[in-house]
Amino acid sequence: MKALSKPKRAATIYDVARLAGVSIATVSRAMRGSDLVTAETREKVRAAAEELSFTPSRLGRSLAEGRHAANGIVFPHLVGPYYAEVLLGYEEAAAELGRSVLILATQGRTDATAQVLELAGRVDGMVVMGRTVPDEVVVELARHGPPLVLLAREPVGDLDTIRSENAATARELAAHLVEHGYRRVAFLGDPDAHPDVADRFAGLAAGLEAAGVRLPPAIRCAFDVDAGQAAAEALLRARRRPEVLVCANDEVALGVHLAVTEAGLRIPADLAITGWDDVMAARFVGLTTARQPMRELGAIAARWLHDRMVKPTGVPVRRQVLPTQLVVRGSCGTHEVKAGGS
Amino acid sequence: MKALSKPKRAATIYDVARLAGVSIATVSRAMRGSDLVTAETREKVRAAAEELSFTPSRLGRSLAEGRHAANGIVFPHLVGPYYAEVLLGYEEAAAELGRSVLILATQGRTDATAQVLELAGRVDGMVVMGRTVPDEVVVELARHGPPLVLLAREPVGDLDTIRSENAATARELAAHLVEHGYRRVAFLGDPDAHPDVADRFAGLAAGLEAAGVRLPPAIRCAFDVDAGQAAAEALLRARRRPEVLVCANDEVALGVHLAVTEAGLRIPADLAITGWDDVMAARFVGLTTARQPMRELGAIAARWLHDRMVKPTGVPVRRQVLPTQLVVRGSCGTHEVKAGGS
DNA sequence: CTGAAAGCGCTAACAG
DNA sequence: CTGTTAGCGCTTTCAG
Repeated sequence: MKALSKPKRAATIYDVARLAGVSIATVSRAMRGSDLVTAETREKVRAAAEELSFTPSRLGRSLAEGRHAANGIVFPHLVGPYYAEVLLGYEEAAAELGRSVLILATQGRTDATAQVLELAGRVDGMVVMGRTVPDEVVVELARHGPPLVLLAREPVGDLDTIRSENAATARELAAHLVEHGYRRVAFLGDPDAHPDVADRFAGLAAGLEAAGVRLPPAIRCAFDVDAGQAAAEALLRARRRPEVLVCANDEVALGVHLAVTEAGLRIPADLAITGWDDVMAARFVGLTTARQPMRELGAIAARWLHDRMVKPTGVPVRRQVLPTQLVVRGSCGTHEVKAGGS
Repeated sequence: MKALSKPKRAATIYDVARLAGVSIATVSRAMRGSDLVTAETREKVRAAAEELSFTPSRLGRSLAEGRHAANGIVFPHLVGPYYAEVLLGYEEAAAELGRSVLILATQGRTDATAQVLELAGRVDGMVVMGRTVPDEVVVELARHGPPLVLLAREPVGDLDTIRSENAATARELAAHLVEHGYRRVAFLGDPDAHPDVADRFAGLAAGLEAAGVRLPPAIRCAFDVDAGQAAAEALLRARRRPEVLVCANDEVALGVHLAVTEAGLRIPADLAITGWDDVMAARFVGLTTARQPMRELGAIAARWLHDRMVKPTGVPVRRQVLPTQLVVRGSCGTHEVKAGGS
């Protein structure tokens, strides 16, 4: 528990210059390995810097260079594996490009816009996810802020946008469910809460309709296990329950799983369910779901952003929709041949 | 796809001052709601700022104020629910305190130290987790860098340190396993990789020893499902396998679960297992584990850090070990009364 | 209440 | 190769 004493004030480039007997310009050059400095001078400077344990001020440097060397990313929430994975991909790619990462979770805070604007002032570029801020703010940001990349949301203006596929896979899921013979299908989740969910709902409805099955309005529900569980409990008390419940994501589906199991019913016999995301728990409960490349979403966003920052102009608008893979397990019904799974 | 035109250069305080016909000092005051400005002047400034869509430069301001208004946090990795939860708690608390957060995952990168130092230059305070950087670096940082809080690692010097309990709960687990009648216990995970794991291993060993059971050396294994699965597959091929496998965390345990199940064996009959962290999947596979307050770890770290930044001196050294709760489910053996679980 | 001016710490011309 | 000198954009005395 030895005390760690602090010096009164951090050394500046002036202190080093004085101690080394050179000008601040030389110190600046030496510190950044410019080759316009003699080996001898460089060594003098190094020694002085060492002596004073000098670390260049990031603020001074950034102000002079006119750049932050940092990227931002705006999440709606941070709960659950989805965001963690996206962040992982983003951080990794950004770090490789030598940039620091600032993170913001709006969490439905009322001052989300202000926070995002604040973030915009701290970075050279940022990615904005889902429904974190209204479109107007995105437009405003695009006009006056640093380069932007949109992630998991509808494009706005001519901004680069990276998403993963939803509708087509949802149709595929619909077809699969119809093949199982289900006619009473319900969707659990809030399409208004997230663009991805809206697409899943729409795709499911379209797919079912193509088979002559009508999808009733979505049963609204938040994005977590508890919400799914509560919603399912209510549903199980109803007279006429659906045969299969398509959930907005895995966490909701897992909540349903809990409710069904605790009610002494079986999946898929009494109620079939499907999720979305293929989180770790999904494979363990045999949940039919869809796997999207979450890490890659983050990584691509980071790289695109980098391109925009390096060459703010000239790069054509980029839009990409990464493919999503349906993962069929046991929760949606019994299959002759055990498909997918690991 | 309307083009969003950018102005050549962002407006500065000088532009606003000129347009409003006042000095930059007045603009500065007006922008920050100082009461040394007439309502009339304030309005003139507001209008000019609006007109130019002026946003004060964070860099200029920070340099002048001598502070970043940002916090950092250093993670070893970002994979898995544990880090996501800690981050969640941290971000939330930091945001409430009006601070931006910078995140860094060292991921075993070779330049981890350099990255951490770089981060230190961008924040007014930061938390350092687990084995991200060597102790010397922590000491160096404590001496010359911004305020520090240590999270999930051994204390260093007189730095505030927040952790969760490991050893005592591991002893408790040991006692429970002994009660089940197990004598052949093995530990799967690398105690050298993380202070928490070292404590769990030590606690388990101590607890077993107290009951006259000897714990063999840990079976080293990385922290993820795949590593756990691979290790378990090897173990299952061995002549004489343990009765119970205590895993460093849930992900490793889930990997073991997979291996055991795929080998056609049953848990706990053929091999009992336990994990640590109580991740979402754990409850679904009935994994006996230990629950630690991950979000709270992050939140407390953020708050302590804030105290240090506000009052760099005078606050006594704080050390806290948050309690961990053993969650007994079915994977460690059969219980008369179904305990815990949700 | 408002303005002038001195920094904050560093980079980058521009001269030598 | 090295030093001088402007800034970068804002806050903050210090005068008025």
